[in-house]
Amino acid sequence: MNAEQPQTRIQKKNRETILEAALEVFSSESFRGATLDQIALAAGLSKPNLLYYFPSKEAIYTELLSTLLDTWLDPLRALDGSGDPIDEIIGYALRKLEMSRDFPRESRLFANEIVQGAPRILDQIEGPLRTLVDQKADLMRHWIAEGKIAEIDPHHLIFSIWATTQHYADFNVQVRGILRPDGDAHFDDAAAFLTALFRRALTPRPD
Amino acid sequence: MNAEQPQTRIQKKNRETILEAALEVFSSESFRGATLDQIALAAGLSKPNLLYYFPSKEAIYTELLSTLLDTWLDPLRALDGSGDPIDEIIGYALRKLEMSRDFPRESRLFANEIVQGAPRILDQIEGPLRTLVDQKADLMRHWIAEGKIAEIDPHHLIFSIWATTQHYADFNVQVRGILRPDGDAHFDDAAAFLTALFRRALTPRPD
Amino acid sequence: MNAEQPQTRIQKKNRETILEAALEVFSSESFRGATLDQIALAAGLSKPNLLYYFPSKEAIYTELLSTLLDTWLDPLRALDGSGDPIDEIIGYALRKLEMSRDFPRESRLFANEIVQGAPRILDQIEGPLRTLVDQKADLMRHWIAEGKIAEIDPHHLIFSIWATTQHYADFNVQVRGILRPDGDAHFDDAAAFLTALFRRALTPRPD
Amino acid sequence: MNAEQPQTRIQKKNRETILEAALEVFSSESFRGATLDQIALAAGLSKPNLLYYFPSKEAIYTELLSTLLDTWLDPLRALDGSGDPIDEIIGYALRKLEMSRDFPRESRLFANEIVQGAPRILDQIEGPLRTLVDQKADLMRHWIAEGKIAEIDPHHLIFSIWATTQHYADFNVQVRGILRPDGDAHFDDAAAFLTALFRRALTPRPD
DNA sequence: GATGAATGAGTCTTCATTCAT
DNA sequence: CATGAATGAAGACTCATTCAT
Repeated sequence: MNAEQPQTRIQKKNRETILEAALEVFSSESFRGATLDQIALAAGLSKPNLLYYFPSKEAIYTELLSTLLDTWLDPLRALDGSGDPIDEIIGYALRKLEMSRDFPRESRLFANEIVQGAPRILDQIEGPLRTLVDQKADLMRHWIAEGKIAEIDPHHLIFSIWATTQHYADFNVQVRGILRPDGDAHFDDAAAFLTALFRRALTPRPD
Repeated sequence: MNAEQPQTRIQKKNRETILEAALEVFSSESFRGATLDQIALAAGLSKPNLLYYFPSKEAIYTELLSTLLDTWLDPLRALDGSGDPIDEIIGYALRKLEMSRDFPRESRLFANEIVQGAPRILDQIEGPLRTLVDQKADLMRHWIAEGKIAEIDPHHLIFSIWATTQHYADFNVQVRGILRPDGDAHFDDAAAFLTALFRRALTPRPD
Repeated sequence: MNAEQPQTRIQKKNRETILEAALEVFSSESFRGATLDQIALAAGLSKPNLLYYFPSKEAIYTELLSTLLDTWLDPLRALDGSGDPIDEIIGYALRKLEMSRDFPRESRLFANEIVQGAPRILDQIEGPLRTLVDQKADLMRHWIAEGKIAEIDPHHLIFSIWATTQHYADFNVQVRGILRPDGDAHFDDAAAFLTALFRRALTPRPD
Repeated sequence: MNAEQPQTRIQKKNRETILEAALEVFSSESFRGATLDQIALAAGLSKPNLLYYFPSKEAIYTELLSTLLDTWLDPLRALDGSGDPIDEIIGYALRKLEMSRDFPRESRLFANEIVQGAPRILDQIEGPLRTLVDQKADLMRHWIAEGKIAEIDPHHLIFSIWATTQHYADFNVQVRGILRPDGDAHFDDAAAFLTALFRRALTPRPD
């Protein structure tokens, strides 16, 4: 999806520096709100030098999005039929929660993009992401049919996992404003809560 | 919270027109991304006329935020001890879900603001909102003590309700990109899903 | 081809001021070479104010071209069968020469544009201009058939009139560098020369 | 006119490559419009390498102009008293016409420069060129005195030859837009036309 | 000789805000 | 009340030129 040409060491390093700085800036300001000056400052490079490595502000942003999107979906891809279904799903939720703790900027980058209508990754959503989600929903439907998990709408289950976990990254300031936690301490409580929430939701009941 | 002077009918109407237009624009573009031109166009007024009613772009935005925040929290305020605890909580979730369906712009306005660090409503969050949430958490802790709902962290429960319901407004394009729903049809499924999710989570179990 | 909206007096005046300044600048610097700063300075307006009246530098330039092109071709349109053919053609040449003397900037504006490949008026050339020229060439062919002017290629005759007359505007500095004329004195010599040149070329001979 | 240092073969070749590329670019974009990137691309060299061979963009341009100006005037220098005066002059015109066909970029390079006020070759025009033209005008005046050509203003005759012949290079797109010729076919018609035009203009008449 | 890297000085354009009427 | 006119400040992007290797 990018950068075919061979790169020198300096190029590689500077491109990474720029993308790191861009992540910092774009995740807290939206695309329109971010300025090249901010990114240049964060990267410790001059503004024209930024544009020596990337053709435009837009190019930096889309490169960032497409680079991250791929790894962003890895946890969902890893969800498969190899283990206990309930453990698998809860494990997925906990992995997502860890990502909200460890990579909140990435989460907010996508949140910003999607809240504003996903003008630059709608294709990715309607294509690859949709396909992936449908696949995993099918897998869950199998589990339901086999009686291994409760009967529950798989798509909305996935949405609820995304929503509840990413909330701790995207609405970070709100969570902190209310809980006033000590560092990341509240993430353990969140993990316990989500584990309980989804275990109860997924455990089949005799009726 | 504002506008102390007496207002003529025209003034009142125009202020409302402007705020409605501002909601439209600010909710899909962030504060920095929105322009007075867009708002003026949406309001059908001239740009200087906007600034006759509000001192600045910032003033329009903050007025909008504070006006809406109040009504935005009404459903939570309405949560009280008068009914069956589980029904109360699920009712709250469903009311929030309705708001995501009927007032998605308001939801996205706050989402944008908070994702970007809530630079203009942090005070509201750390003050009134925090107090309100703590109150309701106390209420829930009572219910838990009385054995009326399962033992579950009240704060994270509230977060999970916010997250799962607002998701349908804030991440609207993603939900639609994946489900390709017919109009708002998927909201019924979401309601059923969330009802089940929270009922199971809240129903006390014998151990 | 432009400006449909009603204009206030100030708008009209300022648009004209800008176009006049733009003519001054674009005729001596090419499109790329001209800057909005130069035009703004020449117009006595601020740079953003220029862009209040015209959406872009390009818009100023194309408005100028299309406004002028029309009147620029008037002399050729006026060439008709009403008078003595030879007098008509020589009259046309002399009128063009006058225009080179009185409106050299307009001539150079088109010269610049065409020398650089006419990127913005090629359509006008291949459409309306071509049609007009073909019409007048037909008229001349009639005159030839009637024995009223010598047998000569009408298209190349028109080219030679354009070339010899516009030369005094477009290559003005060269002409002046060589002749070192007193003011516009050399235009009379040019008129006499061209009159003789074309009279001899057009007068039918007995063979 | 430049380059005093001894040059290696590579240097010579590269300088020529650069000048050839510069001719290509400068003749269709004006000085300001052309970029070193375009020239570097056309030359197949890196931008800094260009500036290894020439001190600046300006230096490339002026070198090009002065190198070409010399050979550009050769046809006029060749005009002398050795043959039949009318044939000499017509021959000169036809040679100029050939140059417009075979070296249109050189013609447009000078056209661009002169239309824009000849900021870089005014000295050449007012010095050597003026002297040369005056010389040839004297020669023609001799011919007129001897009754060998018609009484006609020599300077304006020279201008008209330049104008009519260079027109086919400088206004190439216009000529082609109107005639829609097959390749260079129209140059033969132009040659015939100009031969007739100048023969009639120059042939002495009995009155 | 050659080139990747870097930048200061522009250049067009946008936009919130002010002014005058 | 309302708006046409105007602008300072900022922002994205360009480009000739320099530097270091």
